[in-house]
Amino acid sequence: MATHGTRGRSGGRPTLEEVAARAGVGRGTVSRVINGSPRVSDATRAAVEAAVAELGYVPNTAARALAANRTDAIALVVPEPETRFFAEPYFSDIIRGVGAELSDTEMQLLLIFAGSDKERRRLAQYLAAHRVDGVLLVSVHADDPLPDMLAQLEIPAVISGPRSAAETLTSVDSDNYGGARSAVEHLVSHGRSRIAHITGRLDVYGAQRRVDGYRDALRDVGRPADELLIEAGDFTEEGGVRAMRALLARCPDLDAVFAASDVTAAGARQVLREAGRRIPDDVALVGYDDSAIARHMDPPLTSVRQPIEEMGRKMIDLLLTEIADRRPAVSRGLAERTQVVLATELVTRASS
Amino acid sequence: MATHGTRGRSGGRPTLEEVAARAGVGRGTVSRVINGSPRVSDATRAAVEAAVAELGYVPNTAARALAANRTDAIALVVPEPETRFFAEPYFSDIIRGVGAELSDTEMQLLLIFAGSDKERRRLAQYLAAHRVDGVLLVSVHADDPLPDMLAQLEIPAVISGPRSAAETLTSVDSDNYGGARSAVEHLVSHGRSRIAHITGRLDVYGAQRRVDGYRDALRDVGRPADELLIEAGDFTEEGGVRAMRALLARCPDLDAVFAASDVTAAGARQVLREAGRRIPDDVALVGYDDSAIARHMDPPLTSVRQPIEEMGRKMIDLLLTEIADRRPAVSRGLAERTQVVLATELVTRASS
DNA sequence: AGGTACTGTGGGAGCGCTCCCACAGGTGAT
DNA sequence: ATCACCTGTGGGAGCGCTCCCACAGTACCT
Repeated sequence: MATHGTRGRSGGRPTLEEVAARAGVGRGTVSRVINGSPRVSDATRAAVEAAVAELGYVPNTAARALAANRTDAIALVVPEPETRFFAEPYFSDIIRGVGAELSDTEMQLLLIFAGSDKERRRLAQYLAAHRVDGVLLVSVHADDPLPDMLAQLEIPAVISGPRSAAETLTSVDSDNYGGARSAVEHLVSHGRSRIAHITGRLDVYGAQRRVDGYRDALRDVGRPADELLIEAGDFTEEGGVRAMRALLARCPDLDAVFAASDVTAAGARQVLREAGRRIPDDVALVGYDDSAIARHMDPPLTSVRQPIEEMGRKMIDLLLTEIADRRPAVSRGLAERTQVVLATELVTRASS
Repeated sequence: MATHGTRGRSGGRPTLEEVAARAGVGRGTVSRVINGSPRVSDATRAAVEAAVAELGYVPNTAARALAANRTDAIALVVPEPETRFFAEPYFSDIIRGVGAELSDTEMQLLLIFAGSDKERRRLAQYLAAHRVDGVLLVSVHADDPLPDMLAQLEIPAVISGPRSAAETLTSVDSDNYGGARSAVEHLVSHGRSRIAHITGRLDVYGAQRRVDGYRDALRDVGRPADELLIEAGDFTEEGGVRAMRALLARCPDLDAVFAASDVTAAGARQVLREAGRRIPDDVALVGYDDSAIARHMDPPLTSVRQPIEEMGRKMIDLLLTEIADRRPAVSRGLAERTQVVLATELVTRASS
């Protein structure tokens, strides 16, 4: 009958109360020390810290989360199947930046895939349960309901790659327009005149911006884009293969291809090879992302580098701020939204 | 004065208590329904489910974790820098298997990198805080203290790639020995006689087993391994480059190379090319992992395929079992340990 | 009739924290 | 001396669950 209350006490992880007893202070004081409150005398602080060390005390996260109504965790939501996550180096760089920026924080990073419908339903439940303090959204399509759901739940969120020019969430992006321009300008300056473009998924805002950059660069040198030279891809290698086949059939005289991703360029390269076109002699090729694939391709691929790691860092930076000064969503208007755009860089190699 | 107790009630997520009131039952009954206990009458269950739906009730995980002393989360610990995680397709396949097996579970998967010392210290804290119910360990080196720490904390764990033949943790592995044998037997049967081996990191048990398989396969055809033909690598591309250079300098007459990973083979290929050796005409090349790199290499690379996704599934399977029948570690002896080994398959391509 | 044994249910106690009120003791102005 | 106002500190109450005891009700034996 008396054993009732001791449930789970078996292993014996020390509690705040025990630390307090050991240090000869009250529970509240230990809590203040643990959480770095300045309202503690130096002597008391030292005593508590000693007790913590002796007992090997580690705060119970669940209890803290329950009492303080926060989780000390943020989620990186990837609305794609795992396959794409690993196939595209983009994600690996984002993770690196995010990890670096998070490393001197108590925040835990969760990686959540939401590619399938089933996974998305789970995610919705997850977010509704407020299991994270904030969300990092990457690679979101224009019609994705996720951002709105986050807004409704009043969960702080930062999106990489805004859904449109009118994105309401705090966003971080690289200069897709400028990146595409620099690629095309590079090809033009190397004497190419029939420059094709294999786009990314056009429901991704960044892909649209790259098309805009492509168009404007050509227009600005007095050679408006030939629509026949634009073919929709989807960022994948297979998409590159399909698009390149279509382009070659339609415009056999093309002498350059600007692909919206390196893997797409890899697909294009394969088709060009099969068609007997030499790179760069017959057709120059430029990719996007400057991934490992670009460096290892034969010939090495000219590509637009995005400062992705830096984007990851910036996203965390903004998210943590947003979590810290969390306030009623009502008080924040469009005027106050934050949109960060980082510059790209063209890395030239043998393919162009 | 009276507002004191209402802290945090602002947003108004419904609680168990509110669901109970709405359904006209007690708190305990709602809890039973939520947790799928069979000891509830059908009528009551229906009433509670209706109330849950109407209120949009989602259980508070922190409260549950605190009360029940479990977290419903497991961690996949990667004791490597992020770079390697993304560079090696091994991890992506493990994740896929793990994710698939976890998808009809309430368990949440956390991905934790512990490449640097700093990250490892954080991880130790993390595990000490019992923030996960179980741990999946991949790519662990022989001298890693992590597994022992887990054992001491009595946290259920499954390791992929046992540290040694005497591994005490539950483990899942592919047949490294058999995989290496099949690669070498293939090369022998295609008339190669001077077969070199670039090993993986030899502090990884699987890498040792591959060397064993290589040695035994040669011995069994009456041609014991020439130690000069064995060069240590580290699973990386740079390691492959270094090792291949050394081998070429030492044994210019080699006519085949078996590399312990596809990326290592890629490094070797590069050196062989530079040295003017044709693949497979002059030197046959076989890799390990059957990754995308193998398929895209020029020429396509013969490689040993491991059922990695299946390994991921199996690991989760074992881990969930272990969590479910968690019992004092004392009661479990060596005799009871589980070691699963899955078969490999040689995928032959143009490089051999 | 009484006993035994189930099934289903309500609700107290407790998980380990944070928050905040209360208050002791010091300091300086009036 | 009195008041106001600091700084540090202790500890009650409460976060939203799960666990388990208690007990009513029913069923089936003796």
